[in-house]
Parts: sequence; structure tokens; C-alpha cells
Amino acid sequence: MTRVGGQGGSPAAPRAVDVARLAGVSQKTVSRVFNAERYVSDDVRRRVLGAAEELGYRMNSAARALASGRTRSIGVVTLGTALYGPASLLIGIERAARDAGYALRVVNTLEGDRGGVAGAVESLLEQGVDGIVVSEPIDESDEGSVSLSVDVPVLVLGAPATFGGPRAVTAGVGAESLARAATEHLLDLGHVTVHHLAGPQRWFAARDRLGGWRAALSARGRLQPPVLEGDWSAASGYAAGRELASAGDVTAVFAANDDMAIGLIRALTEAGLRVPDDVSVVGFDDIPVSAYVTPPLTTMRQPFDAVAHEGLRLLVQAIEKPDAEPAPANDPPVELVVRASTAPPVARTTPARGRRSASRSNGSAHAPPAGNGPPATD
Amino acid sequence: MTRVGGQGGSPAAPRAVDVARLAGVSQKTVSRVFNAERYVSDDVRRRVLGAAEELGYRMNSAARALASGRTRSIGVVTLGTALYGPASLLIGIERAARDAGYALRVVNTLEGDRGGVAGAVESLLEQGVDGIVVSEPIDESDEGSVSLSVDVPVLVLGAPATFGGPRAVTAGVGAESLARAATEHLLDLGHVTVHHLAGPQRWFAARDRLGGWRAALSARGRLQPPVLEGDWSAASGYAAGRELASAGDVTAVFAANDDMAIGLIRALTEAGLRVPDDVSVVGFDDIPVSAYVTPPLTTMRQPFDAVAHEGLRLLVQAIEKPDAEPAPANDPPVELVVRASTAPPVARTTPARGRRSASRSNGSAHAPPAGNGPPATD
DNA sequence: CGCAGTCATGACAGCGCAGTCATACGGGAC
DNA sequence: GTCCCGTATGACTGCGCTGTCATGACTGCG
Repeated sequence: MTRVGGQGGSPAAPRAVDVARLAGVSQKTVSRVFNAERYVSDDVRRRVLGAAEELGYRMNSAARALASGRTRSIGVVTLGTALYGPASLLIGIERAARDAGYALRVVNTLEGDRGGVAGAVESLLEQGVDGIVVSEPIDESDEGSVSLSVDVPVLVLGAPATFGGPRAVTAGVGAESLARAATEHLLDLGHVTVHHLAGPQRWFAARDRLGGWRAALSARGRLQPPVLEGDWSAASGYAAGRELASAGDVTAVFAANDDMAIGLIRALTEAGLRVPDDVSVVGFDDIPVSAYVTPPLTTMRQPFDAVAHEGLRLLVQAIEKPDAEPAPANDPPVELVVRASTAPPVARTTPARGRRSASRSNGSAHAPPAGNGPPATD
Repeated sequence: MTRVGGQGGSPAAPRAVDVARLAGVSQKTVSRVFNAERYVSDDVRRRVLGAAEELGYRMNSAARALASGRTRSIGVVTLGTALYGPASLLIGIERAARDAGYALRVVNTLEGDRGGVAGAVESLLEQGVDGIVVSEPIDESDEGSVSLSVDVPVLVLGAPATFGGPRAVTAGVGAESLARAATEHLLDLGHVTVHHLAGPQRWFAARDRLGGWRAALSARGRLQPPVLEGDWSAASGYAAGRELASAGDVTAVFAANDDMAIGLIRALTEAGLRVPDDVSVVGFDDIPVSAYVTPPLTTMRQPFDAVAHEGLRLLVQAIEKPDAEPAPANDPPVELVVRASTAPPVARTTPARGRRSASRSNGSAHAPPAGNGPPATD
């Protein structure tokens, strides 16, 4: 384990002492410069930076972590899916973390991976992260809701803070109130009731949306049709759409995300039902294509980026000022984007041929000729 | 900096020596057990593991990294977008890395961030990763193509290996041949030529697709209509669609990704053109909703997961056996998914009213009428 | 029986930093 | 002039692990 000098392969990476020697200062002073500590004269700082540049010096973060007990990194537990929501959150988290001077370590938990979150958290702790973000966890436990208990600060996104242990923080708008607003939009249009195509109920986000839908209907004393459950995919939305189409009495559906809404609309369309003339559909998330599908989708936009930033602000505060009060989260703004997939219900006098609703904003909502061959399943 | 015993906050985390003491062995033996080294008796192993469990011992990976010179982690440079391709690759990379025993550190480069990749790589090197994955880099440099030069192994995904320096490896099917196959599918259907809606040309992936389209047309001596350039978004596809609709002589379009294809179809539909009767559209990626939009999209599926796994295999080999030959990549399979957005052209005798093409059934890879170009297994 | 080889374990040093403390210098306040 | 405090720097040490080497115990074989 001797440092090989110049010969053989690349020369050993320069260390702080090497920089110190070249700059004519002590190793400790180099450390001071690189940590932007106080009490370093401008002259010395310049010499050190110059020497570092000359040698191509890079700090060894493992050594720093060992000596300081902090890694300046944040671990993220996220689901191994390319779904728009989790992916957007991850991006927002990375950016916010970097802005705060933290590196990111990522562990995925695959759905169906029992004890996935706990295992992922364990592996992050082993890596010595200073804080942990649990993004959109799913509840795989049999014994009801689990709760992590770790010593580092935890931020939970898309689930109750208690999921992350007693001292965890959370951020984001309650999905429940958003779901409620989406449902109310349909009721306000005059629909007698609203069907719900729910997400997988092991997801907290899916439960919240279901709850919001229930709340909206209850509040107006409307009856709650049976709930369909999908898996967030357009394919599952399509399957649900076929069921709903055969049910026959459906005029409005609130889908728990846009992908399912798109599959749903496809199935309805194939069954000869027109959206929104016969059935109104509201999605959730406002994924980028939602404005361009046929018909353009009315949906609840989620402020993923704002949520990630707000959450990270809280997490970093918990890391750096453990004693300060956990400043209450500023709820980011949310927005129901009304496009062309929702309209007032049409009296079903004529079997399947309602009056066209007044043309709505941008989308000349052409109903495509029904009966295009069903798409490949999955 | 004394270790505080039990009182005040949580007790200090147990170290290997603590475990060793409890198990009645030396600290080095604990290290051996946790590294699964040879020459540890079963009895000792059990005692050590028991003691570790009892104390809740977790290895300190910073110390391990410092002592061993390896972090057992891989850094990923990826673009800060929720696009399906990059997101899917990231997931595949994480999974493959974990399977190989590596943790993942992620740095995003925002588009428009000059020198973004180089800066991101620098920050990863500082974190001491054992290898680096550069996923779908974009070329922000003014001076032509850049090339990293780092000491750790590099895997480049979605760009020429040379982008990652002289010894970098790469994996994945050449996007060029895929794009060529997509274009040929349209030509085989009988279209005289094919328009191209390209991705942003700073992306290598976008350039490759453009190149493949060019190659397909050149090979058959067809004229190359002017290229439209989008930014991968459905919105940009929509804008391009409006232009194409007004051009009037378009019968087939190859869009560089599915989102743009969806926006494109929307614009064409609004302009009164029918897809595929008047205009055929092929996308690229096969994002999950593509099968459920109207019409279901013919598209080139990309085997993201296979590419990530194959790439990581190569990277891990380069890390662990630097001398072994960089085994040539096994090109993963690719697949043109024919759905309902493509059809033979219809003679434009009557202004805008073609005969409906024979109904195409459910769409999984049907051999389309004319000599179907083989799905380019590169 | 003796010796080499394999297996099992421990002692010790050092990875490259940051923390702590000591030191030295300089400029007011008195 | 002296004291004190703010500034600037260095010496030394230790973070918790792994690498190397030394040391026994045990095996098998001539």
C-alpha cells in the first residue's frame, strides 16, 4: 500500500499535503481554503487555489466524510418506474439538493419488493447519508402502515410524514384536496355522480386520491359507484374503460392519473362513446402529452418541482439546524387545467347521440371515427 | 471530538471494534466477515454476525472507501428531464448497479447548462466514484464534440463512446439503424418520401435519428424534404404539425420520439387531415401511452432496460478487470411496433378523402404489406 | 516423525482529511 | 507600555476501516 510515484499507470492523485507543500502552507490551511472557513488571508487563499489548480487537486470526499462525520449527501428512495410523477420529483430533488450543496444517492425499490423501503433506507444509512428522502413510497407491509425509525432527518413525499418516523417532515399539497377539487369540477358541471378509476391502493398517493373523491361525493350526498383499481398504466386504464363502457350509466370519471385516463378514453372511444359528449374524464398530474391527446385532457396539475424544492428546504434545515422549529411547509400552488375532456352531461334521450357540447377552447375535439382496432394490450 | 457515551442524544453508532469485542474476536476479523473474505470459520462468522445484529452495527462506508481506495459506487450523469427515455435508462442503471453491488450517485445536467457534462463528471470524481455513466449527453460545446478525460472507467449511453474519452465503452443499438428501419417501414408502405420531425440536434440521439432517416432516403434515391426540428415535447410536435399541415404534400412523417408524434398527430387532426389515411406517422421510443392514443402509434421500441444492463456489465467489468478485453457489446433486440398510425398512401385524387385502408388488426408487429424491412438488428 | 502447505486469526499501520489546541501577530483601549 | 481580543496559521491527532504481515493450529504426505 505504498503510493506509487510517477511510474506505472497514472500517478497517484495529489492530496492536500501536496498542495500545501507547493503553496508553502500547512495541510490544514489547504483544508481551510477548500471549506471556505474564516481566517484565511487572501494571499494564502490565492496561492493555495493556484497550487491546487496546478496539481489538479480534488478533495477526497471519503476522507472528508470520515473525518467530519458528514457526507454532504442525501439519499433518495424512489420507485423504479418511469412514471412522470416520481421521475419529476427525482429531478426536482436532485436540483434542490445540488443547490444546497448536497450530492444525491439513489436507491430504487421495485414494486412488489417486500420490505423494499426499509431495505433501501438501510442501504442508504450504510452509505452514510446525512438525510433521506422517501419519494412516493408504497405500503408493502402486511401489518398496516410501517414507520421507519432512523437517526437522520427524513423527508417523506407523497405519504404521511409519520411514515418516515416521528421526526420526519413532509411537503406537498394534500393529494386528497386536489382529488376532491377534480371531482367537484365534474359535479359542478352537472354530473349526478362521478366514477373513480383509482391507482393501486398500496400507494399512499392513490389512497389519498380515492379519499378526496369519496369526500367530494359525500359532501354532496351523491352515491359512490364502485371503484375500479388500475396500476397507473394506460393499459390498466384501457381495461377499466371497457368495463365502464359496458356498465352503461357512466357520465363522468375521475382517473387517478393521466396515463390511466388516456387508456380509459381510448376504451370508451372504441366502445362508441364520445368524450366528453357522452362521458367526461378528468385526469391527474398533467403529464406533457395530456394537452395533445384527443380530446385534450382536463387534469389536475401537480407542482412537482415546487414540492421537491420545498421539501428539500425542510430537510436541509433539519440536517443543518436540528433544533430549529420545522418551519411549516408552504403549500405550493395547484391548478386544475380544464381542457376538452370534460363537459356537462347530456340527457340520454337518444340512445347514443347527444347534442354536441359547445365547442371548447383550443381543442376542436374531433371524435375520431369509432372502432379503430384495439391497440396491442401491454 | 470524544465519543459521547450513552448520554445525550443517541448513543454513538457502534463500530467494528465494538462488534469485535462483543464477539470476542479482533476488529480485523469483523472486517473479514463483512467483506465475505475467505478463511473465517463458521463459528466465528456466526458470533460476529450475532454481535453485529445485537448492536445494530452498520459498516461505515466512508472509512471503507478511505482505506480501500474504492467507493463501490457508480456516478450517473443524466439530463434533468422526465422524458421517458432518460428516465427509463436511469432506472435500468440503478437496478443493474445494485445487482452488481454498487451504489448510485446521480448528477443532473440541465439543458442549456454550458459545460454541464464536464462539470457533472468533475463533481462525481470528487465524490470518488469507481465508474461513471454518461446517459444521453448533449453536446453543448461550441468547439464541436467534446471528449472527457478521466481516470475512471466511463460508460456512454446514447452517444459515441469517444465522447467519454479514449477508453470509454458504450452500449445500445445504434439509433441510426433504428431510425433507418422506421423510415423504411414508411417507404415500404409505398410513400414516395418521408418527412422528418427531428429532435434537438445538440442531442446525439437526435442526430443519429436524423442520420438514419437520411440514410434510408438516400439508399432509395428519394428526395429529402426539409427537416423540422422540435425539442422532444408534444408541444413542439404540435407546432411542427401545423407547419406540415399547411405544406400540403405530406403523406408520411417520422418523428424522432413519441411525444412529438403525439403532438404532431393532434395538429394534423385539427387541420382536418386524418392519420393514417392522409398522413402516416411513426414515432420512436414506444412510451407506455403510445398504444392508447388515437390512433395507436406505430413506433420503434427501444430496449432501454437491456441497454442499461448491458452497459453496466461492461462498465463493471472495466472497473473490476481493467485489463480484460472490453467484450463487445451484445446488441439488444429492437422492435418496430406497428399499430394504427401508419398505412399505405392514398392517391390524392379526391382532395381530402381517401379510401380507408384495410383495417389493421390489433397491431403487434404485423408484417405490413410490402416487403417489410427487417427490424434492423444492427 | 518432520516439514510444507493450507486455514484461521490478530497486530499494526495508514488511507486523507477536519477538529482541537497552541501559537503568533497586529491593532485598539486603557 | 500593557492588556486584550480578533485574526491567521500550524502541529498533532484520530475518524473507522482495509492491507500487509506475522503467527499459530491443523492437515497430509513422504
